[in-house]
Amino acid sequence: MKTFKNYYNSLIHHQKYVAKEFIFETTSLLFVKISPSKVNCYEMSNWGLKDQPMASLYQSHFKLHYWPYKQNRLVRNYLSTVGKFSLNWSHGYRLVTFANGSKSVFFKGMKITYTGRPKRPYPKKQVQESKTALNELRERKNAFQRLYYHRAMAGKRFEAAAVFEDDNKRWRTPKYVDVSQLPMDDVFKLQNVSHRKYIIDHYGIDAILATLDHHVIDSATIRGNPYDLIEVDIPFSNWRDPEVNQKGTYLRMVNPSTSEIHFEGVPNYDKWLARSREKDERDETILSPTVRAALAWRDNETRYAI
DNA sequence: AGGGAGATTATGTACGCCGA
DNA sequence: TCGGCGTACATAATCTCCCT
Repeated sequence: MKTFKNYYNSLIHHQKYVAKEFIFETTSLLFVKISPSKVNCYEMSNWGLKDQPMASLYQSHFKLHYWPYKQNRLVRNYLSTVGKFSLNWSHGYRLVTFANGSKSVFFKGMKITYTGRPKRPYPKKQVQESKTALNELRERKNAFQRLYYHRAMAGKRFEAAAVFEDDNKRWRTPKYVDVSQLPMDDVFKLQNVSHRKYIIDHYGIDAILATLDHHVIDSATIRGNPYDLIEVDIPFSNWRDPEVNQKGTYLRMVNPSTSEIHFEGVPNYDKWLARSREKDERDETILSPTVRAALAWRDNETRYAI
């Protein structure tokens, strides 16, 4: 397999104008000399030649003009072997990983050396974009690590507070749990739902939610029963900005027969999703920030019918 | 149209650093 | 000295999309 530099040299230094690299029976790259010192590289398939070059080759580097069509694996494999850099998506970012391990977001016309390193300087805008993207990915990872840490610690506290029936069983059910040993907010840290339930039963969901910042968005009385729609700041969420806690919307209601207070989680109100015409997007939100809309969502309706 | 390989994401372990 | 955190490295789960 010849490298970009091989093709560049063979065309520039000889009386040749075109060369073809065969990648797969339906895919090739066509190298065309368009000036005494510049070679364009086009993607070629059964459907013909792309009208825009994928890359332009120069003496010391090449420019990458677009993110290979449909993340074309064969082309990307070729680029990673021959170009010594790789292209990959991560959480919505198009990232280029260079031979020296550094990364940058992709941008049209980025210069890369034949050894697979960035030919700097890159435009300030893209440098900043890369910084932001890489930082977000790092923080996302760190947030998950914090989650695992606190989850494990809460798990240990639970184990210590619990007395188990039979330690040989794969699924151990606690015989007794001294919940008073457990801090209330472990309810947000324990992964096991049935373990969380001990804390909820002990403290009561009302008391737990009362410790959190929350406010009533809407109230309504339906058939004599009072309902509140409340928005709660969820702690320990792995939201990007620790100053901005994630919100959770709950319907608070009173069970008419037992007069127990009951909470039911509903999706947060999202204006944009609510306007969507796609059903599954509309399912991700309540259609308005009201008790009735929340009840309608629960009943899988668009309007609440008593 | 479906299978499956490769790509991406989720989940985790190990370990060292840092400040109280 | 230790709780808490960040990073590197590893593996499992899930998704995408190419190719037959």
